[in-house]
Amino acid sequence: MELTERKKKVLRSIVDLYIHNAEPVGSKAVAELPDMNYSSATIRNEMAELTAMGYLEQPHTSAGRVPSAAGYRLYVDELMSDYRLSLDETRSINTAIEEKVQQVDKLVEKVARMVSQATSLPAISMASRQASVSVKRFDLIQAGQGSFILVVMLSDDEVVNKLIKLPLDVAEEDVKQLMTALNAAAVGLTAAEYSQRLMERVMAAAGPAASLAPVILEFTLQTLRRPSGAGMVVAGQHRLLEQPEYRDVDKAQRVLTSLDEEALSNLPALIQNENGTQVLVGPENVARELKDTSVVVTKFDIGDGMQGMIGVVGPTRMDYAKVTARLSYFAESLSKLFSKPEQPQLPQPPKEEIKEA
Amino acid sequence: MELTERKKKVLRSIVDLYIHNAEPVGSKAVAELPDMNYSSATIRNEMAELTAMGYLEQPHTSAGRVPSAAGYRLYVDELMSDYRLSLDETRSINTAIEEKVQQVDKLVEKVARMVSQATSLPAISMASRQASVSVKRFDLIQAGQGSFILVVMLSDDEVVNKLIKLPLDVAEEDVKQLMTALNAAAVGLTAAEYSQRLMERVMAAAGPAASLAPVILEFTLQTLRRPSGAGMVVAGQHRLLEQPEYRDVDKAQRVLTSLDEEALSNLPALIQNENGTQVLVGPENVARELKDTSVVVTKFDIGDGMQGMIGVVGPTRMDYAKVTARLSYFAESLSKLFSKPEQPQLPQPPKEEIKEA
DNA sequence: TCTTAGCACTCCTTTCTTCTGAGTGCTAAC
DNA sequence: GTTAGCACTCAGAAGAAAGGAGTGCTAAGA
Repeated sequence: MELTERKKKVLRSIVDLYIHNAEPVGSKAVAELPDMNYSSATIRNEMAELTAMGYLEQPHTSAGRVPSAAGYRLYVDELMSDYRLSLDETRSINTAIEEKVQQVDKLVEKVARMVSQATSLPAISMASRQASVSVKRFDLIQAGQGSFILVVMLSDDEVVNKLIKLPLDVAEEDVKQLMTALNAAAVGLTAAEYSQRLMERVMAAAGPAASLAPVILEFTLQTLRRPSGAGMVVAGQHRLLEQPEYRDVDKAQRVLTSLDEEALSNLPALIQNENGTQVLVGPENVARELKDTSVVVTKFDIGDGMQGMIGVVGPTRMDYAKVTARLSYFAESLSKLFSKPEQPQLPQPPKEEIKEA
Repeated sequence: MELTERKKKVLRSIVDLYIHNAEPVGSKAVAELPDMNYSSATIRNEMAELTAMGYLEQPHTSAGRVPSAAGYRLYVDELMSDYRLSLDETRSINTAIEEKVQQVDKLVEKVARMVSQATSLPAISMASRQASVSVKRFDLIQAGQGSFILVVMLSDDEVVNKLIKLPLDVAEEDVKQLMTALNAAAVGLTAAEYSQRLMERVMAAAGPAASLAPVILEFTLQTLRRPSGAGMVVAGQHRLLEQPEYRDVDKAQRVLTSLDEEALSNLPALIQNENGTQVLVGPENVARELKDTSVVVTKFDIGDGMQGMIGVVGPTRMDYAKVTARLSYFAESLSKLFSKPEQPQLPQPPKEEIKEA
């Protein structure tokens, strides 16, 4: 059986209708569409064949048709018409991004919230540090008796710090010696290259303040190992309950629970090599618990070896065109935001104001 | 009408039963309780009076009784028996806390997850910086051409940093001068005390690197103003759906949505002056949307002016005894954890190991 | 005076039945 | 190749009946 143009048109119409009404689509509804110049009987025949071909399913004999996973797949890959974001939409996404992204460490969470709001679906977001990240420099600030601030700058320009309190009294030159040792031995190493050997080397060269070294190295290793940001963040879970397919609490619970348990944690690996926006329809999904849901994800660049990922989770019947459009736009805007050299984005008091005060 | 001992006993039994079965309690069920030496008819009379007094409610004529908000209130305040944590419970809470709390900035989120898991309910958690917090010291590390790491240590010992990139070439002594100016002028000031005057003063004394000052001060002010941590975090939302009262998706959605929208954001203010664990039963609640749910919250100390808050949200029919017990234990353990001077909690490689390697 | 057995009554819940109508597949005519 | 017509299917709504948990009240017993 061949997938004629007319069949495709019928299929597209059915998916479109189903996406918007969440109810099985009958031949009559399709036949009545403005640009469908065939009778319901003709459509019926086409639908029967589309069903035989596996693109449609019938909940029961006397119901209309519903797209199958294969149907959605075809729809996403070939049939769906581009959704053009309205000016309002782009504008609201832009202001959302510009208003909210000021603190980089909260970025991931905020992005998730924004995406969820923009799509009316639960959203996921994460930023991952690449395995190639290493330490660019160590600094240790002595901040009082037995109190030290460790500042580690990574090769991706993220800066992390840790307050270390140890009942330890070291002179300034001891701190310097330790730093020299650290910066000599441990800079440029990726997590994989940390070893006991390194520890030994640092300990040997560190001098009087050596007892700080294990704490510092352990912290650094942990930092390098863990993905930056808060790992994966999920936001707007409650929006799942707006979807008619999740009026069934058990279904909803299964999905929400698996989201909470990071069922999607292998998503990044999966999409690593893909480019652009990815759509995972139901059964194609990473986690078995999500086989009745679809996931749409896309990546964005944070610059310098950092990558971000945003996505949404929703019923297989989701408005793929709209969701992918919004998601892609989000990703582009974020990438753009990060590609500009970081401005002092803060409302910098202009000089005049200062003179006035 | 007087609230006799027997009435209290009946009320307690009813609340206990209702908490565990989530179904209206009939006189027979109460009468059959082991230490209830009265017939169902007697209980029936008591129940009728408890209803008249407002402690019980009747969903409909031929149903059993359900506690009213006033009934829960009385139960929580006077009737419920202490729940003794089992050794297993305390142990699992302890290991959870010790394993997970290593990174202070992720603390809030992790605590929320732990609490949610320990109580099988959605949990909230937040840490707030007191208004009295000020800056203890500024440090600026020059990290390459036009690249500076600002490190700000607050009076509550939290350390925050920011990478500043400005096309600016300054000598080391210029940085020193700026830091001297900052540490002279802006240390010890609370957010409220920041002013244009301060800015002027710093600018005047800052020397060649003065153009960094506005960025630094703006960032500092923002830091002082915002509550530390991620504001309020909600975790384990999906657990709400386990509760039979939220089989109704609309109900569940209302609650989850309001949680997401920080309907509880004025909780901290509300409990500020209270001590110990607080129970807010249904209508007593902060947010109108939560009038059918109860909130149990408690505070813990992070030390040095920081306070944490943890709580759970659940149906008015929740196991108050168990929940408050676990929550209190959590709070205590966390307070204890923070009151000890910070140990290098990290699995410090003992010296022998190093020699072996 | 307090307690309890007994009983009529209420009304929610469950189960069964019937009915309705949307949608189908097939056939025959255009 | 397309379409009108028609018998057929079947989920879901609507209605009716039965079941049963629980009540309030009364009157008898301790």
